Amino acid sequence: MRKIAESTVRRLSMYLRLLEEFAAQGVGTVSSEALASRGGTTSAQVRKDLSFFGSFGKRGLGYAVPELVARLRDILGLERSYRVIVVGAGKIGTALAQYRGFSERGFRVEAIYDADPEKIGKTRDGVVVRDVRYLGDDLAGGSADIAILSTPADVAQALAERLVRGGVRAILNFAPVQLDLPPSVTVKDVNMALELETLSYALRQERE
Amino acid sequence: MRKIAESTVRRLSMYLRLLEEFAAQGVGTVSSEALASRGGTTSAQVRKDLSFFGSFGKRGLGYAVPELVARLRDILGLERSYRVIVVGAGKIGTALAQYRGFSERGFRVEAIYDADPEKIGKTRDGVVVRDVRYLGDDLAGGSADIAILSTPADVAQALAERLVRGGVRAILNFAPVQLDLPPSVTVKDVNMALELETLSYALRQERE
DNA sequence: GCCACATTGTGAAAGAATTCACAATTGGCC
DNA sequence: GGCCAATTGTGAATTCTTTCACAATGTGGC
Repeated sequence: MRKIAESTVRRLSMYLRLLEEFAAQGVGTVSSEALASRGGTTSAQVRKDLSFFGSFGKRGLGYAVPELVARLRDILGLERSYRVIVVGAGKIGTALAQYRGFSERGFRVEAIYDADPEKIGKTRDGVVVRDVRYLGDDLAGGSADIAILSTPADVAQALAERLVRGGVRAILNFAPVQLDLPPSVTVKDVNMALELETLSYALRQERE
Repeated sequence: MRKIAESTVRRLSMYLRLLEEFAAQGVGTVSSEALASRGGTTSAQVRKDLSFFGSFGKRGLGYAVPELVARLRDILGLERSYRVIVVGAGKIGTALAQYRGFSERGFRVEAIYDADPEKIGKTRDGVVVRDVRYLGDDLAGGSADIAILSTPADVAQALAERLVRGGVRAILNFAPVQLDLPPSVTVKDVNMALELETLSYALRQERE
């Protein structure tokens, strides 16, 4: 499979969400133009994105919604569920651990880790907060697939290395630090302050 | 000013964070290569990004850290502070309202709004949760600059329109829905499930 | 069966972003 | 003061992404 751009993958994920909405409304067929206008892109973009993976539509008619949902779920790797652990039981980590949007899509949060003795042992929405010292040791039945790293920046690198040694292969990194890990590990950085700064930049532009 | 790519703005924001780290360590001068290696990009990219706004470096030497910090803060519009309101006092909204990374950068959360009578009137880290019915009416001393929209998808569009009528000019949108607003409003979408799905895609690729 | 219409799939073109590569400087050393 | 080493700033080249535009279908009606 040739390399697919991240922007393309992000749009596929968006198309999937839109298609599920269409499906819930009982719509059986959808055109690239309908997907595009709902998703804020162009019909050519939709068709090009899908064409990297095959031809799923019918000319003159559009795409069969349930079929395309299934194909996209397969392409995105969502036909299976994923074991997720959250490292850092702060406000953000806790909120994410309980976020229903994850479980709805097959991302199962199986453990939360923290270093604070006050938090260890307490339950967060049915998931116990474990001592970060045992990170990697005590995941019953093997490792998690994905870790959500929501710790202070200064401990993020060391914890990320522990995660990787423990078998985690993908990390959603909320710590504002560039993680240095083997290229076999996929890291996706999320930085809320940076997002606000792009807004600040836009407002700044308006002013002049 | 010619149009600057969003990717460039995001990198500028990252450079600023790195430069502040350098400054805190007492480093007075930094090369594009040093910034690049810490930030996971290339020195040519750093220089090109900065060159859109002027030439701030000294050949043979690099960039004066405090000076470049000041320039980047100015470029990104961070020399002033911003009034922020959070709409939706769920887990994510509440966590963001209290996130220290915002206040540290001059984003001041001044109000939280929710529709739940259970939440209205309660205090979250010094900020009272207000009734969303009064959104737009009761911000003393004028409107907020930026809104963080962390509500369910089905009410997001209507609330966004209220925000815009109330004078908000930028929205950080956590609701998984494409907002349809006048182009004068800057919207930045954040979708955690989508981020996990890009990781899922990457893991899926590994498997074949 | 055939026509009119809608819509896909996709090469080619255009546009945007990144990387290359090197002349132009600057500072430091002797 | 002159030379060496380091590093910027930036056009040109390259690579990547999006858009265009149209031939190639399918569908539904009659």
